[in-house]
Amino acid sequence: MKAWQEIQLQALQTSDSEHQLFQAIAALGAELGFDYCAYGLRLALPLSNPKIVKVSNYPSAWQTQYQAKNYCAIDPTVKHALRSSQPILWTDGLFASTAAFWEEARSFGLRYGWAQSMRDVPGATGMLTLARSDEPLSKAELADKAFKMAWLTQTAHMALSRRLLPKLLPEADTKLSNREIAVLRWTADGKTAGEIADIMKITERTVNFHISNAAAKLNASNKTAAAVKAALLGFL
Amino acid sequence: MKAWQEIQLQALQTSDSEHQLFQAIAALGAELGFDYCAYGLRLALPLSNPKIVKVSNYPSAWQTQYQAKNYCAIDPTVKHALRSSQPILWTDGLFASTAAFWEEARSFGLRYGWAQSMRDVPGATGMLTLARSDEPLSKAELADKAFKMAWLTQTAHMALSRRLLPKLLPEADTKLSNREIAVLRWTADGKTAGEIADIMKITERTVNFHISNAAAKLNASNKTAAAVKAALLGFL
DNA sequence: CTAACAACTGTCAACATTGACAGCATATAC
DNA sequence: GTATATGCTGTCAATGTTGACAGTTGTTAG
Repeated sequence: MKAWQEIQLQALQTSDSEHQLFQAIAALGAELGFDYCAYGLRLALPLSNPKIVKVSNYPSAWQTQYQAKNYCAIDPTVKHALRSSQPILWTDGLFASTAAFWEEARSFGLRYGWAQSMRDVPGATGMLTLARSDEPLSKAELADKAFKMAWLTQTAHMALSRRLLPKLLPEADTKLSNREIAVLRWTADGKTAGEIADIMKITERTVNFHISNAAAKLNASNKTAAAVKAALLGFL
Repeated sequence: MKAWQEIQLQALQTSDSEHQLFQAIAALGAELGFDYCAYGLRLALPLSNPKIVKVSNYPSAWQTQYQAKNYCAIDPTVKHALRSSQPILWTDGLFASTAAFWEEARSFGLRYGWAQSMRDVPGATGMLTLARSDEPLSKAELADKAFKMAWLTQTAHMALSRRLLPKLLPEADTKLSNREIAVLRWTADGKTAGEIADIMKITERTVNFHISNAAAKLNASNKTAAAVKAALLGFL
């Protein structure tokens, strides 16, 4: 099983398309005994309409359905993943309030599953799901594989989010100057331009100058949006 | 090793003091072959002066030194942890620019170490360090233990941050109403009160009313601070 | 029933922000 | 030497925010 890790790690580091990367991760999932593997990445931004990308080897009819009916919005595993990094098992209890969705998933062979989420940059949550049709997931199997699944979640998220993030959110790649960062930090803590001017011993005019430069770089329409974006992207 | 997991998980779930929790985690670290274990939690808030808590079984003289000289600010492992969840090994290269710090740590027996970080709520980063005095960390050992260490990082962070967070940041426990959340979301995206009023078909006055209520709950001095805090605490 | 809460609305004055104009100093990279 | 980036400063008018006042309506839990 050491070979598993070594060989696949190479694939993760060398492959440059998301598709190849995902294949490598799905292969690791398969070795753990899961036919299906899905990775979803949700960026917090824009807050009023967060961006989501999904990659999976689910039956394509189910992928289509899931997308069309916007199941993302009701999927209890997604809901859980956004709140906690605790792994979660597909159980009847979990899907109690979304029976139709659960039935439909099962009809596509998605019966026994496990999922875990994780974050890197503050505003990006990744979720890895491993599933299969046949064998229920016993407690013993879970205990046995928990370590590897935790590792796989981390590895998958780090590898995939690194490629997907700049694509989805070009602002994630911009660089703020030191002054811009300092001014945004104080702004994010609720200081007015006047107060920041006193703190930093510069003119109020200069404070506003830095703020508006930062906002331009971040594609933010005002200083509130700039502060939130910078904070969620980990610039502060 | 299954016993390891089961027995200790119980400890993690039942013990209610951070101290007990940390003991359980340190015990798991010891079983992995590390004499020393340290957990640090950094809240992004307040942004201009982030809060940090440390728990460790390091020699107490070193803990005192580290605190007194504010080594947190220069420690390269901390710097790495804040940017990436990738595990990191203590190497000469890593400490190249902080030789004095590295020497001092080694003089306390902290010679071979490994660290990994992780986030849950967007604004909280936890870092687990495992270290020892004697045996260098070989590649083979790392490959062998990578899974368990990844799992331990996750487990430690989830258990410890859950207790530490509300203590450090009481706002993390408040509840915002649906309207407050909706208004803050649009605010965080850079909409003005007037625009939000149009979007939500309510008066500008009402928008400002919700914003100021939310700001009061979050202990924020204006809407920018409220939006940032709410975003970093995962309320949006 | 009643208390508590969420949601909603009004006015007005002080204060803060944004955007558009224009310019200078310093350091680093080619 | 020159381009580029960063940091700094100025003015002014339009627009937005905040705080302090005071009140209505509807829902929910005890």
